Amino acid sequence: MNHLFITPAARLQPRWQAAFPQATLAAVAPETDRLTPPPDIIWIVCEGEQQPLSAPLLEAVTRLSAESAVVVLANAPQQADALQALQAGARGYAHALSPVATLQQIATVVTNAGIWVPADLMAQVMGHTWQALNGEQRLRHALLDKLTEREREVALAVVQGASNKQVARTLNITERTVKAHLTSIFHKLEITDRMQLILKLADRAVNLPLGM
Amino acid sequence: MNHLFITPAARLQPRWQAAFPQATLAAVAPETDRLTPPPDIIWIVCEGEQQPLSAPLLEAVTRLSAESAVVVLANAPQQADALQALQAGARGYAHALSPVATLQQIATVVTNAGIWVPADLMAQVMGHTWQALNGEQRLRHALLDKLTEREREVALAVVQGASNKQVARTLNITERTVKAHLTSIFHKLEITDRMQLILKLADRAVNLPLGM
DNA sequence: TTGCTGGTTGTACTGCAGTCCAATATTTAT
DNA sequence: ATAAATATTGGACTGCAGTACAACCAGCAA
Repeated sequence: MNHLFITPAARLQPRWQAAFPQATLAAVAPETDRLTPPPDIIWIVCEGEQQPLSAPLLEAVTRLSAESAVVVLANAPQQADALQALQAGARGYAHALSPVATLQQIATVVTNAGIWVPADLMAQVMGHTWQALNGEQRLRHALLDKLTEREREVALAVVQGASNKQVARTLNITERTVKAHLTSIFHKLEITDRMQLILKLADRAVNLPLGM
Repeated sequence: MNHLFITPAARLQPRWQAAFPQATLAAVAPETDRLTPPPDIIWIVCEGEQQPLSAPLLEAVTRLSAESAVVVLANAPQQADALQALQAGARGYAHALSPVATLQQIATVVTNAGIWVPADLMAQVMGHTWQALNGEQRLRHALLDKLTEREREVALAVVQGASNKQVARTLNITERTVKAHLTSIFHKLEITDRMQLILKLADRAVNLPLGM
């Protein structure tokens, strides 16, 4: 197994040395075609505190991940960085101070077509999708189930931004009929206008908290 | 290493026996405090076809995951079930017929504070979160950045369903002024009315494809 | 048969949304 | 210092949204 550590530090950390005795070291990311043979795993170490994953490092991940499995080691792990790294092609993201056993574990997983992700990130991401897939979608279904077939068609059209006239044309009915259906919809869902309908179905709380 | 399999079956499958010769078996989930010491890994086996992850099993996952690492093995794996299991605290989810090597691999990952997730689920989930965190949120920011401070305030209020009159009251300006800001907003974002504003900012494509 | 639900349409009315044409004051950039 | 951008408001106008009050028809259950 062929390991290459990329880090500005002068020497390999004892931890890494212990995990992979035959590991080599480089100060900066080398050209891809210079590596013959390409290492099995390239470990890229982020030292920074604020912005661990700098642009050049991200670029290195993208470039190197074509030939080798890339794992990013961060001194100050951040979930946003992890996602960015994985998006760029990294096969793993972990704390730089992970114990030897974990490092070896990561190596095994990564070389076996696996992806190694920190548990907390995984939990958050999983929770997120679970919410997205179930929470909101089930809510929407519960609401739509209160409506008749025709009302559902009208509601779905309106929720996509259609005007009464447009809905009328696509459903081949009068604008007046569309209004009738809408009035019924509003009553059933206990709302007052199409804007609230959009906010209920297209919903998802317009949150701009930024960052994760 | 201490393994406990929970399954309605009378005996351990040969596969499991081979992977963990010292594994024990239980028909139902035991009380947590009866287990001294708690097993390192508890494998919960789902036999059902339609609804593999029944409510009592989920409850067992939640309860047992406090003491031991819990891995759910499904005869008919489903992504929704996997999400639910992980949400409940499971540390892994895999096919019940996974080969011996994989089972052992799972055991190692799970005992090293890792989480084992099927590759396809991982791919879908990662893509989803990335979209949610970057794609849309950055889009929203890009849009909001085109607006002036005051316009942003108006836009954010409108996007939450406020009428012009309401916005006027909360910002202490005339309804006429709100209209002026809105006209400017519409031009800048190249839209025609407040509904499209909601769909652009609250966005997220009202998709009801159902199922995963 | 009768009653109920769902789908359809009509007329008339109220009110909000959005635009056009201005106008004024403040701030910022050149 | 002059121009440009931003914030503010007025009046008048068009048009869509939504409601009230009704009416007709088809299918279905009691």
